[in-house]
Order: sequence, then structure tokens, then C-alpha cells
Amino acid sequence: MAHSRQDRRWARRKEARPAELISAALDLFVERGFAATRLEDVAARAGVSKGTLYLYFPSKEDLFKAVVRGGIVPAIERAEKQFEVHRGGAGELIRQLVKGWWTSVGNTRLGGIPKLMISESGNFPELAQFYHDEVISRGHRLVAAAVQRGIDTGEFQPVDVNYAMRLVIAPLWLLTVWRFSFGQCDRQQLDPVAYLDLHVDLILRGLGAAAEPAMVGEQRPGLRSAPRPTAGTTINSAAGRK
Amino acid sequence: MAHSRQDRRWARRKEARPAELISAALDLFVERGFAATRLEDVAARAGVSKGTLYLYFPSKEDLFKAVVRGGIVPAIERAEKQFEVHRGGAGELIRQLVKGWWTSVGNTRLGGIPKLMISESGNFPELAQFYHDEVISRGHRLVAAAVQRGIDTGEFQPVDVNYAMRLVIAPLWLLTVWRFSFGQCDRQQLDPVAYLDLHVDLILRGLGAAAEPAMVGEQRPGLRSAPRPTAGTTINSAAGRK
DNA sequence: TATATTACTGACTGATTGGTCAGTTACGCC
DNA sequence: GGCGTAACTGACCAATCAGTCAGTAATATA
Repeated sequence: MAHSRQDRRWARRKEARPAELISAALDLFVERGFAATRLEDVAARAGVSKGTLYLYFPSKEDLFKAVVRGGIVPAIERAEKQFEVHRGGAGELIRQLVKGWWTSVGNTRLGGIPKLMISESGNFPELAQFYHDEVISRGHRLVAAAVQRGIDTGEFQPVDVNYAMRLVIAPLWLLTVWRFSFGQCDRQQLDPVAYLDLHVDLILRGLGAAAEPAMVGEQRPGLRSAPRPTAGTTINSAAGRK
Repeated sequence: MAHSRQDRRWARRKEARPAELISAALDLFVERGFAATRLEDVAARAGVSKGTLYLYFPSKEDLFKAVVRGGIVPAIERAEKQFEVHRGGAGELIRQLVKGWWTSVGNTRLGGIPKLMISESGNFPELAQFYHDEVISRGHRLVAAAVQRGIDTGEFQPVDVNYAMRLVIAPLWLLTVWRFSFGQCDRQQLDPVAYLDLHVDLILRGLGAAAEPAMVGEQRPGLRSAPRPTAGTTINSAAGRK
């Protein structure tokens, strides 16, 4: 044997390198932003030299693209599946989509990508377009379809779906973006799950068919206010947790 | 006379320089981000040379601070005045605060600053802290106080004000951030005023005291659903505009 | 007009870093 | 064992740009 394991200065690992480089790049891009991340650091974190990085990615920009492509697209596809499978009220669907987003994006390392994309969109219009077409517009379509379904069944009021959809996702944007920007400045840590719960409670209540006196008796089963515990308790459940 | 107006290569304008430099820097920082903005370009846009810029601002970072200080802080102070002066329901107060934000920040050049701060917060923790203390936490306090007032008067349900406050402002963040990130990618232009109107309609409806059958008869005067035109019409007013 | 003051200029420097490539070394194959 | 291939290294190059400063010219003052 020419080398013991310790002697070996490096090993050939052609298959593993790209994923390891992308993972390292995700960490550093999210942590420092695109411009402030040095490729030498990315390479070092992946356990290789800068030259090796350039064997797999022709430029810094291409590495950036690979990070975005690899991380987010699968998540949106899972959400689309979730939508197709769902049987039940639109309100419950929206609740589940929000929850799914939290577990598969918001609460993972991927949560840094939205903020990263916002920050760098100006300097990479082409990449912004890609992200918009491949992720954002699909997400928008999904949520808009859920809202539309609620309107069609009479569960929601006939609002403009395009605006309502944006109001549904706005707090999700804020949550991720916040964590990677002013998260450190905020002394009080808020519980993301409680925050999202309250958001869904409020927005569904806001969207819900008017609770006019005449309608109280003939509320549809899907309507949010009845099936869950007392509205006050539910909405206020956020207050209990620290 | 030594020089005609055309001959003169430059003029002494000590008083005007800082404001002009800050204005130029605001444009370029918003357009390109902090790292990608070259000070030579800022100086050129302000009609001076790079050396002059350094006569007024000791470093790029200090210039950045000056941009933030000069632009946003006065706006938040105006909002605080608005709060103190207001007489009327909490719902109407929130509506006015949102409207005021739109006219004095969202719909002006200053609208780019929130996105700028989000993007650069990671690389300038000290500045992020400054912005957080001087702008964000004051804005939070303001909106939280408005929500609290609504709860105290019984106009709103007893939700956790800290979470509700964030839900009130989330769509405002999204609106400004969007314009300076994916705004170009979006083919459909949405009307910000209609968007904000719908937001306020929905969130106030969501926050509103429960319209339980028993309570319908004894709604307080401040309650949102009755005083405005039919809920359906109002909420849907967004749909009408293009 | 002459002189002093200082706002302003712009070429320069030093540090950083994206990207290159000639050389080195692991490893498959005979 | 030894040979060929290609994965990998790291010193190097070139471009960029924040920040400097010796010099220039506008203006105040006398």
C-alpha cells in the first residue's frame, strides 16, 4: 500500500464533490451573501482547494445557480403534490400548505435562500428570472388555486385571488427573511409556529364568508370558526408559549 | 472676472455637497446594493470627484449610515405624531398608519431602504442594530400599541399583540422588498393601493371581535364590519382596478 | 489686484479576490 | 510493480476598488 489513510493528502471523490461544494456554498452564501463569500472559503469548507471548485463549476455565478436549483425546486414540487392529493376545505388546505412550507423550507437551511435571492436579484437578473419562473410563480399559482377553490365552494368571500394570495404568503416571506437579517437584533425570540398559526387563523377568518346574522345558521362545514376550539382560545394560543 | 460660468471647472458648494452625495448614494445603493456600488460612481452622480466624497464621509460605511439616517428616521417620527393625534377606532388608526407609510415611504425613493437593509444586515451588524433600534423597533411599538388599543376597547379579539403586529406589517415589507427584487420579473403589475386596502380589510376582519350569534346585536360602534359598505363590496373593490 | 484659505481634483497605492494553469499525486489497470 | 490517466493542488495573474494625498483652482479678504 502506497499510503496509509493519514498519509494521503487528498482523495479522488469525483462523485461527491459537487454536492459537497454546493452544500458549503449554501452555508456561506446564506451567511455572508454572494459578494462577500470568497470561493476559497467555499472550497476550504468542502475540504478541497479553490482549483478543484473550478473543475466542477465554471464560475462563481454558476455555483450560485447550482445552489438555488438544487435546494428549492424539489420543495415546491412536494407542495404541488400536497395540493393535488388534498381532500377537504380550502381553509384546511391553506393551513397544511403553510405548515408544509415551514417544515420543508422555513425551518431548514433552505430557509436562507429566499433572503439570498432577494438580496442578489438585482445583480443577477437572469437568476432572479429563473427563480421567479421556477419557484415563485409556481408557489403563487398553488396558493392562488387554493384561495380560488375556497371562493368557488363559498368558503371564502369573492376576493381578488391575486392579491389575497400575496397576503397569505407575505408573513412567510417575512419570517424567513427576518431570521437572516434582523433576527439577531431582536431580543425577543418569537415562536414561528405560533406566529404561523395566528396568521392562518386571522387570514382565514378574514377571508371567510361574511358571518351575517342570516348566515350563522347555514355555515358550511368547512368554515373555520366553528370546527376549531373557541376562536378566542385558538387565536390567543400564541400568547401562552414563550 | 476670472472665469465665466462655463470656464469654471468646479465651484465651492460646501453646504450642498453632503445632501447631494447622500441622494446619489441612495439611488445607487438601492439600485445596485452596497457592495456593488462604487464610490466613484456615487461621486460622479453627485457631480464631484471621489476625493470630495471622502472630505464629507470618512468611509463607505459612514456614507451608508448617513443615507439611512437622513431618509427613514424622519418618516417614523411623522408616524408617531400621527398616532398621538389620532382620535377614533383602532381599526381606522391602523388603516391610516398603513396609508401614511405608503405615501411617505413605500411610494417614494425611500421604499428601497428596507430591502437595502435586509440585504446588507449580515455584513453590517452594527448598522443593522442601528436601523433596528432607530426604525424597526419604533415602528413595531407603534403598530403594537394600535393593536393593543383595539383589544382594550374590545374592538379586537385578545390576540397576542406581538404576533399580530408582525402580521399587520408583513405585507408592507413584502410590497417594498418585492418592488426592488422580483418586481421586474412579474409580468402582472399589481396596484399597491388596492393590495394594501385588501390587506387592511382582511386583517381588521380577522382581528375583529368574534361575530358570534349572541354578540351580533351588541356590536360596539367601532366594529369594522358594519360601518363600512357591504363587506363583500369593500373587500372585492381590489378586483375592479387593473 | 494680491494673498490666504480651503474646497476640490484625480492619479496613485495596497489589499482583496475571481479565475488560470503547470505541476503533483491518487488510483485504476496491465 | 509500474504506467497512464485525471482528480486535485496552490502559486500566480489581472482586475477591481476603497481609501490617500500632493497638487490645483475657486473664493474670501484686504
